[in-house]
Amino acid sequence: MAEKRLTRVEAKARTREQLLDAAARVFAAKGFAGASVEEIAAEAGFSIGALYSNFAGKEDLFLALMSERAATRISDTATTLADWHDGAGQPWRAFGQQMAEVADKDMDLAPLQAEFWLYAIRHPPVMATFAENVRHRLSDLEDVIAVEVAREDGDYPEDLPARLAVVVSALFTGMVRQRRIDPESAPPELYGDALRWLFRGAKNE
Amino acid sequence: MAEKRLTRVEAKARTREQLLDAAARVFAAKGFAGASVEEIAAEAGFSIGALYSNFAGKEDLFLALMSERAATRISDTATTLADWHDGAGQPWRAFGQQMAEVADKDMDLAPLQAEFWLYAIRHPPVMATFAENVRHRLSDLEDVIAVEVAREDGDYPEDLPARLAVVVSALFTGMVRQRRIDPESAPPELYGDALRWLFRGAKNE
DNA sequence: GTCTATAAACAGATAGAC
DNA sequence: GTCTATCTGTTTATAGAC
Repeated sequence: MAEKRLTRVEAKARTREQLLDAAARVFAAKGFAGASVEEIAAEAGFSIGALYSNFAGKEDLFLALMSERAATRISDTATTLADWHDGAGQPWRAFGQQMAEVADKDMDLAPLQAEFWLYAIRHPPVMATFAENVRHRLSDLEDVIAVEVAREDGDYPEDLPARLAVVVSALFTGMVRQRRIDPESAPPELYGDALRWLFRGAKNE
Repeated sequence: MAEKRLTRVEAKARTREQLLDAAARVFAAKGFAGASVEEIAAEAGFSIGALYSNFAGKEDLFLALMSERAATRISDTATTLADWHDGAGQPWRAFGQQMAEVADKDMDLAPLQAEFWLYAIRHPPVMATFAENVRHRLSDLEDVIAVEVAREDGDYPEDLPARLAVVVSALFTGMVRQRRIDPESAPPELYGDALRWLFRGAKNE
């Protein structure tokens, strides 16, 4: 791959991104309070000075990570969702499998989001923007669910997709958590089975 | 209430309990790495010395809290579960309501358990005992679910209650999390509705 | 823009008094 | 058994060199 000559602003932007990558890894591994700016800078291959030249401090770096990267992951997930129900036979099974695979592939994501959640609980003003992020993700999920629900069941309460989106999201979060505690108790098929039960049970009630 | 004269060992045990209570509050509020032993001791009304006389250090205090208090909460929950399905009309609704109420009542519990989970992920040997705790809770839940499933449906796969227990537990954890982000999106009724969908959908499949 | 060196504050843990 | 005083290492953040 050809190395490109970078302008001054591009170089700085690249440093910033590398620091954010490193921060994601270190915050996931050590937590917000447990991570040190020195370790993050070193993980990125820079010194403390470079970090402070790009961010106001540890808190600013963490918050930048929360708003910039959490959002990215979320739209990835949304794309995955949109793809899924092409499969003819067992849509839930395939969907559940994908959910589990995504979680297994990026092992940093769940601890990092737990850190975000804890930080937001402890800093109420931050929770407002965090909640807005989550509402966006739930809205994407709701759209996908609305299509699926309408497909099999012409008549349903108008708020059912929104409510199902919350439940599916909560279920997914909890399953990922449980899979880290005891993988055998939360096999990939169980994700799909749970979804199938949920949608079957919500139908025509 | 009459003050009782305490023996030496009773006094020490009392100090220990007060330190554990304080630790639960401070660890929930600040996290493991963010909390200081000085603040925990002060919150309990003691000095640093008293803390070190009862625990080997911050880590030991945290682990004691994890094994002693997490277990207590769990058996409380199990008792709550056992009570629930006496109500004739809407068992799921009542159960969901109770789940939400318990979570709302003790606001420290969810952040503290998140701290335990993160700590266990970062200290694999600890995860083994944490997982054992969780398996116990799931086993209790499974027993309750098995009774309920058998009530309506004579013939079901033998592993269904165990699988449902994992799903219900994951759902509950995720809903509590979501309720802290955006309470309106996770009203108490939704807990019960989700359970009803789940059990309806798992029936006779 | 990034690096090195350093300042200033703080934390976990210990020692000895009571 | 608990408290006060202190030691030691680490942390965030800054200042000035390049």
